[in-house]
Amino acid sequence: MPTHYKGTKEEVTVLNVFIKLTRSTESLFQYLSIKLKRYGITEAQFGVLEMLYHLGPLQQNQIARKLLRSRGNITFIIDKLEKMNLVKRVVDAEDRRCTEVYLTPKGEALIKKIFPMHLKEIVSIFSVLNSNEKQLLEKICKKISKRILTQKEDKPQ
Amino acid sequence: MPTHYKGTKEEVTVLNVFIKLTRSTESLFQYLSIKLKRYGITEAQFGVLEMLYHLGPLQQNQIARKLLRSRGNITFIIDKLEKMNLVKRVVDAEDRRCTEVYLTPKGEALIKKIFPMHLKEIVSIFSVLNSNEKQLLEKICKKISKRILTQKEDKPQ
DNA sequence: CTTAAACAATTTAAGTCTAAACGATGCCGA
DNA sequence: TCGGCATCGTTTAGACTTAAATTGTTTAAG
Repeated sequence: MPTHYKGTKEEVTVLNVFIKLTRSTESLFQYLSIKLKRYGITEAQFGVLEMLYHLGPLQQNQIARKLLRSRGNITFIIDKLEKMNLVKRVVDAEDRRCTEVYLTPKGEALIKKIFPMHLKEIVSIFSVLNSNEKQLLEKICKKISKRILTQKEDKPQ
Repeated sequence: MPTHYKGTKEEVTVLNVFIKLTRSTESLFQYLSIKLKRYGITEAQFGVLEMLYHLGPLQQNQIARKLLRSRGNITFIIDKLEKMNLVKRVVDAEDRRCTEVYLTPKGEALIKKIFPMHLKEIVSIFSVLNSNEKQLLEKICKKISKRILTQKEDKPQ
């Protein structure tokens, strides 16, 4: 369902790409989120567990920066994970303002089990792309990310 | 920041593409959402106004389907827009279960003003892509959307 | 020292979203 | 015609998110 907007050729093209990108990523994330719900966790919770699993213990502010979420939100997510005994908080002895977040054995067991299944879903979806397309998509995404950063710097706030 | 996951080459490749896609689209939507906030509306509200502007009056359930949102959420969004006098609800005389949503003159004036500015932001971001890349991105997104649909049908719920 | 500024995490208030249940309406076969 | 089923919009409860204010800690300047 392309746009009905009448503008320059360039505008119409961009708008169509943008709409396709929006639709496809939204349905992708909705789809994956439904799959994760089976295991009793949300996408955000999975994101934290996966990060701790592959990068090791992290401070909350590091997690916030990496996941593009507010610190308040990370507090909320870690609260939930801690209640489920999947992670534990340890106050940093060096700098008592910071808390390090660790996977518990239960948390590690869970992410160890879930991650491969989740990855399988993603691989299955991306299997419609040939290796050239995957490579190009990665390149395009990098360009867009970079562009947004410079755009932000140009006219901040 | 690529993944630290050790798996097959295929898995590592897909995971990297997926991460890049996630990061870039999230920062894209966050960026655009901040821009819209200047005009006192949210992305979701903009989506409804833009849809009505380009497609004409629509029923709430049509809007829900097109925007991939729940019907309850559309009720919520239309409530807000109606309070701001940007849209009005009219019960369908043919089928009194349905309500048609119309832009008010004020709503039309607003979207008429905002849309070109918003489009300019999007065009500016996508200007880092050459026309071949834009074309490819659109093709790739279509493929992914289609893949998700068939995936859903295969193992529903 | 002491105090001000910077920073980490938490709390709070407000907003947005979904799923599920509900009431009203329309459709259709018996 | 009537009774059951489907569909529409709304309501509700609960989850998630951010921004801003708050608390506690560190750092650095006087």
